[in-house]
Amino acid sequence: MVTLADVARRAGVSKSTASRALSDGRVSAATREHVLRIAAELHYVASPAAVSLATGRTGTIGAIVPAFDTWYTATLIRGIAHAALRHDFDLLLFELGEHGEHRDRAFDHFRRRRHVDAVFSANFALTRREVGALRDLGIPVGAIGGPTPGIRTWCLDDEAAGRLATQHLLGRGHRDILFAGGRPEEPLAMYVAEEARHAGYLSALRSAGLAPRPRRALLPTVAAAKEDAAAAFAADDRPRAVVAASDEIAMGYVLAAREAGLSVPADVSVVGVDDHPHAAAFDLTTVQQDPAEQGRLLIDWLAGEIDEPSGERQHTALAPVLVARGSVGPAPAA
Amino acid sequence: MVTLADVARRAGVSKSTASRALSDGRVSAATREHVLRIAAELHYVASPAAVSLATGRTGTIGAIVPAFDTWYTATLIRGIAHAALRHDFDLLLFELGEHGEHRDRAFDHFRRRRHVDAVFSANFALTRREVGALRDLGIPVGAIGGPTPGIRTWCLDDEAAGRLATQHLLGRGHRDILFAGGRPEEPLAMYVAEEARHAGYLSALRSAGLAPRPRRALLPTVAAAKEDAAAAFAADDRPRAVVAASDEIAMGYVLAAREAGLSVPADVSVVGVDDHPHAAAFDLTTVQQDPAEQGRLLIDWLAGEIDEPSGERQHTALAPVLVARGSVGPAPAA
DNA sequence: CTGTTAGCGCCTTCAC
DNA sequence: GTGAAGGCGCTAACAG
Repeated sequence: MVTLADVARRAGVSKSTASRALSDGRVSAATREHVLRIAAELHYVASPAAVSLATGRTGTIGAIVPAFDTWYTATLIRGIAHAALRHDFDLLLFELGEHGEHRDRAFDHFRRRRHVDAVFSANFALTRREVGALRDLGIPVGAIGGPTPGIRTWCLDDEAAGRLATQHLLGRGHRDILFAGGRPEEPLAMYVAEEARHAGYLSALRSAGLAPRPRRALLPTVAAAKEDAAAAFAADDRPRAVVAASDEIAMGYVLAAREAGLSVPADVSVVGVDDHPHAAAFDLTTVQQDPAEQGRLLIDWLAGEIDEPSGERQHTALAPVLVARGSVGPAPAA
Repeated sequence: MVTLADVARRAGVSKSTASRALSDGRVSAATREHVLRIAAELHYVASPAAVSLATGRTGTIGAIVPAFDTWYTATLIRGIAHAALRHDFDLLLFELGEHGEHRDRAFDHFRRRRHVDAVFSANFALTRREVGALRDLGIPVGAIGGPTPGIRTWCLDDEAAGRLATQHLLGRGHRDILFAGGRPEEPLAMYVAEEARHAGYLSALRSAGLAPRPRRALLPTVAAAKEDAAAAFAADDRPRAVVAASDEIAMGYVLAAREAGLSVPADVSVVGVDDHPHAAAFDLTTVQQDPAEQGRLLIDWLAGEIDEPSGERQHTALAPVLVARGSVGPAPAA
């Protein structure tokens, strides 16, 4: 393995001069160029371990995320990986496990090995204790999620998204609108997005002077939604308009409607949230968000913060955009 | 930060003794216990950078993967993250980009910073040159994918999967079976799985003395499949039985069938491959595979290989399992 | 601007 | 069984 010493010797300078030439340090232009050429010839690359030991910096960013096998998290990580690469940071992944079984371990992990220059969590609500654990790390911390005291955060303006979806149905004349989503207590009940979207739904109805239906509580999966929808459509007062907390839920409702012999949108209108890759094939009207872009914002900020901390802690709510497709029709004549 | 020196001083022993006590070294039982207690009290954790510099080991495993935002890759990574944690390895992620735009950079990246103890690629076919680049790293290398000379690999027995799916349709009396999948040339054309599944389909038909239909070539997404299926169903000799190269393709076909007024399975039978989380909601008969389990196998092997290299290079083909649901019916009377 | 000198924190011979 | 000393590769004062 070729070390700095090799480069220095071959270039006829001291290690420190070589080191300066390779980084920012003050060296004559001639020396710098010379050292750089030698280094290139020798394919020299600094040992990350040595650099880290000497500087305290690791060149990597840590991620704490729930199970990736959801469209949202996976797409977010894609954006993050891309942005990290652009800033020349490595990405270290810590997964909470399918049922959050490694959740406690995650925070301890980063506390013990201090091997990242910045950390972030994504897609689950941090407890106050966890926020404390992250802040104690003494490195920049960010999160993809709702407003969290003490941490810089980003996410879709979920309340606005719920409101937008609901208003879209109101605009087509619907007066009796159901909200589907928000899951029962369970170990991995980590999201608050569904709650916020429901709040937006309530707010839109309230402004219109309309009463909400009781919310359908369910896990945010196609399977759970389909099962729930089957029950909803079998009832006497079957819903004619549905705001789903996510596209996966919306898809479950669409599948169940068809199975019940109902037509979308003639018999039921459905709006989702996400603009999931499958949404178009379902001809689903939805409120769009772009997790990859959210990841980019996060990493860009963290990278800057590592260089010179600003101490910012505010929340950024990203504006929702409605994508109109064919799953919403006019309200049935009363 | 508490260092080994702190522990040693507090325990009244030398750094070397403390070091031995904390690792494997020969020390008296009493000393070991004492040092261990002190270390625990002080919440001592060895600096990864220092350990790495001294031993050459980094305690992390590198992953090279295509865009995660597919069910397969995301689930695989979940299994891998879990297994890595179990072996106390950190996971470093390198993403190839949505269109493979960082593909070249990936291999160079690991070559330069030698900061992982093992690497693997997943879910794309390595070129001969890339295989060489990985092997030159001088660390254990594995891959999730088809047989690759020089590398230990794992994946679903794709040919058997294609055969199994086809045989299932044959068993219900179908004689005219279409294969959908295998995409046209494009930057990210990295999978060979679809080809192997098609080979299995051909083999099953050949054994039955039947002729295949021309394959439907398309990108492996629900959207692309739905569009393709719409065309297929509009033709005069519309297919009555379809083997889809993946569940996403199968779902596209099911959605298109319904839109064309065809009933599944009365008018069309469809079999997929994967057992995607949405498959049940589509009542899709499919050939199952478990990416998370595949990831576990890979990491377990790599972890062992880091300890003591075996030099194994064979391929492991995982047996497919058919999951019968409702998307396959008997062949129409001739 | 450049070279010398110390470490960063740990492991590992080598003596004892 | 234990301690002392040296080195892993690099950066950061400190002199010159």
